[in-house]
Amino acid sequence: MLEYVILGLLIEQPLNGYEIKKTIDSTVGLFYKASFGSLYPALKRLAEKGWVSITDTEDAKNKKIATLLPEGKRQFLLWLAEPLQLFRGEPLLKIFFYDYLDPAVREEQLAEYQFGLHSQVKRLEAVQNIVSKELQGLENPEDHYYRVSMLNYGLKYLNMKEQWIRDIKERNDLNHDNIIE
Amino acid sequence: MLEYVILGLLIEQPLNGYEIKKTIDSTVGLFYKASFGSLYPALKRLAEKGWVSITDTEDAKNKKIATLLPEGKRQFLLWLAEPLQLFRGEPLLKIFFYDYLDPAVREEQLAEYQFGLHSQVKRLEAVQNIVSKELQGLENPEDHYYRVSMLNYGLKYLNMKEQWIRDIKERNDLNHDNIIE
DNA sequence: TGTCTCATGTAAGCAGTTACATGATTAT
DNA sequence: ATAATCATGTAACTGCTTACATGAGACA
Repeated sequence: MLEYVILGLLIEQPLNGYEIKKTIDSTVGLFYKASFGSLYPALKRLAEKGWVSITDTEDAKNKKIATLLPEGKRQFLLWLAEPLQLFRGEPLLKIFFYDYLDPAVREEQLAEYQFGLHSQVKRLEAVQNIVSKELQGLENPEDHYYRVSMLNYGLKYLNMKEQWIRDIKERNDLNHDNIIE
Repeated sequence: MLEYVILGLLIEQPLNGYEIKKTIDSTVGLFYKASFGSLYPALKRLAEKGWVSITDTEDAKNKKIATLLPEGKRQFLLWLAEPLQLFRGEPLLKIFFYDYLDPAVREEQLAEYQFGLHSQVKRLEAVQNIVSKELQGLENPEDHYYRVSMLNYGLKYLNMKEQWIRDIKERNDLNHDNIIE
């Protein structure tokens, strides 16, 4: 995963390890973390595979710069075009790079993702239904307040994601009119 | 982490490994995954530490049932009372068990979590401000549509979390009036 | 002069997954 | 009978984190 994030960031411009870390933190940092302990070995692996080239710089002694090689870009685009897996932060991470993806493929993947989200919502709503009925049969429903709140959280979360995908598809997002809260 | 989730689930009733897995999937499954390959060893470790007892059942041959021991409950409550770490799914996981936590501690932890969320929102808003200004200086802002969308996603996500915490604090959540969407 | 940020890297360890292996029980 | 689900477990591996070690450059 990390390897592909690095490749994606190097499309815009060559970067050194430290800059890659900073860029990750300040962009996808909210849902993807990278530590130096995983970053530098990943860079090394990418260099060994011939996907990036790592060269010394003149401006500072112990500073190396990573440049994306054609094979690296090819591999990145292959990864990007793969269907979105519904689990983990992976979908978000890929969508971050969607400006590089062919619009037709991208539209299809988003539609599929949306469908998956929707069925998750339906499933959770069913659970919520069962739970709220069970709750009525209990003498002290307040004792399960936080458990139920987590269910509500799940639904809010999925609904927000669905809304966000809808906005994306309609390209309503570039101007931030919809962040009224 | 998994060990504490197991302990938390065993408070209500003794369960076998398979049931624990099912319970995790159907409750916190949205933001926490457990596989058998991690679950059974975790159960074993808990037994070795004397936090749960694992005994055979009569109803089925190869079926064992895990029961929470007093020390296990004590350790679980210690973990639960620790401050919420802002990263990963940990906060959500703990809040799921908040019905077991002392209300005073719980109120304090939630307030702290809320504060952390708020400063994250402020930071992201600052980034968004910078980015939208940078975007105006570019000839083709549409080429960065998805990158910007991720920023908006981040803000939507954090705002939703903030709203959810506010709802929780006001105990508005038990009846689902707020799930209009 | 000292401290902060920049900069690269290694080694030990941890928490988890994936794949495998096995077998009992239940429902059709 | 046979398929699906229930049920437990191990071993190899993966992808990461934490802690450590080192040192250059900027700035006060």
